[in-house]
Amino acid sequence: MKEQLKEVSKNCYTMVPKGNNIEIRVYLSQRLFNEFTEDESIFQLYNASLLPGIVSPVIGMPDIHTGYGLPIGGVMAVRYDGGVVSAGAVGMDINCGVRLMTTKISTDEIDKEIIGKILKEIAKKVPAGVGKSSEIKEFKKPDMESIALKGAKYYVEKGFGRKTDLEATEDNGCIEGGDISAIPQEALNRTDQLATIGGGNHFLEIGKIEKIFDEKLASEFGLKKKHLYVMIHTGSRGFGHQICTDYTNIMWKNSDKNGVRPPQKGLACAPILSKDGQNYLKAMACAANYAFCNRQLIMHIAREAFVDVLKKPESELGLDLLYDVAHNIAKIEKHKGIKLLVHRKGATRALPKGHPANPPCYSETGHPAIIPGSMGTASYVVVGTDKIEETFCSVNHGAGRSMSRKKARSEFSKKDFRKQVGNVIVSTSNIKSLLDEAPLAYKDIDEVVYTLVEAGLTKPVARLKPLGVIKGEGEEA
DNA sequence: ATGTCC
Repeated sequence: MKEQLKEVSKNCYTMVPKGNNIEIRVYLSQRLFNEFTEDESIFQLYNASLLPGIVSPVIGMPDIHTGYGLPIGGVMAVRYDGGVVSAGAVGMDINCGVRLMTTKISTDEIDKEIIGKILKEIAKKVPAGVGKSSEIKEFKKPDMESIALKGAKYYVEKGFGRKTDLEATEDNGCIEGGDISAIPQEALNRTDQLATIGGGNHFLEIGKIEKIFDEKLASEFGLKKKHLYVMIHTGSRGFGHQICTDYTNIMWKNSDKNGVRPPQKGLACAPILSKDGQNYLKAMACAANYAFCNRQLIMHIAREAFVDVLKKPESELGLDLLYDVAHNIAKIEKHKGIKLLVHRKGATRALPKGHPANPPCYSETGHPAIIPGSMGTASYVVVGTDKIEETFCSVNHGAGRSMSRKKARSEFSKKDFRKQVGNVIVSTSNIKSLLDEAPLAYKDIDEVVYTLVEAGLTKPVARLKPLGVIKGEGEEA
């Protein structure tokens, strides 16, 4: 399908399939287009365009790659009235997202050994890796009703954080409408993973702010060159995964009853206003709020570790939450004057300045969109420009894989891995289990970020360079 | 991404 894509403006490729007025659009630089082999992902965008109530265009971000149903790096907007919601188009890891903390700690006053110590201290309390559950009793059997209704606020009120953290979290850390009666039993059995990182590309990272692109925005965000930052990338763990699995099954089974015919199971869906649709949104809100709590708790534990190791009060260290933003979620939003449900799967919301849904502290700047790169390379903070409405206010969510996990594991040796991550401290000695996370298994983060910058959609604020990272062990073979 | 096939 790649041959059918035509570049209509800088880095913006589109096609409008016959018999369907919905535009398929993907943002790629010249280099990313030349290297593009993910034909299947374009076909997935096309399949999504066939669903009822879709609003043109269906969009692929520069980090697009084939997923289950909708590709990762996909944006699918649907009319709230008459449209459908698809669990697969939100993704398995509901409210997978990133939070970024700034600090008052300059890298001049800290050495590698200290960073290793802090990471070790955090790792003692925050398990990482597939299947890991919390070892802290309080988090093993959480009050799901409170989490569903209050989100991150529930734990902030219990002392795990500051009130100001909520103002710096998307939707104040709470998606409304959470209702535990909509959670299937199987998922209710998987709520013991709060304060855990998980596997795959999830991580906790300490790094330094390497480069500032926009002095004014950076200073408003409190991003100072050479200062340390802490980034947390994780989601709703097995809980969200189970909700996606269960509702995909429910929606698929009830396709005829609900009068929808998704082209494949990964796009199983139900009318937004149907019982199945509403129940999914209630359960999705619960998983999203669980993920906000997960990142809130990990952040709190990280703050404690900094205080313990550096023996300074928290106020002296900063450790302020810059922002927490989801990149796997469906949200009710108004675009072009229409009430829509915007599915972002591996895509980050980036509201421009002046947008009413911005948190008050970012109304004059637009909120920071946090784009994590692969381990060992770099991450970015960007903001959406006044053109960002073109993508329903969405940007990419990371570098995007350039190689399957399987291929990366067969391609790279432990030595290759060490070389690729360079000086970055890695929490585990089991490097073999991290080969699929090697930097070269991902696209070039600079290229991916600049694709949208050149398209006029984003403005880079800062480039962040990792110094040390906690990663969960994955598969070895 | 994921108790990577209860």
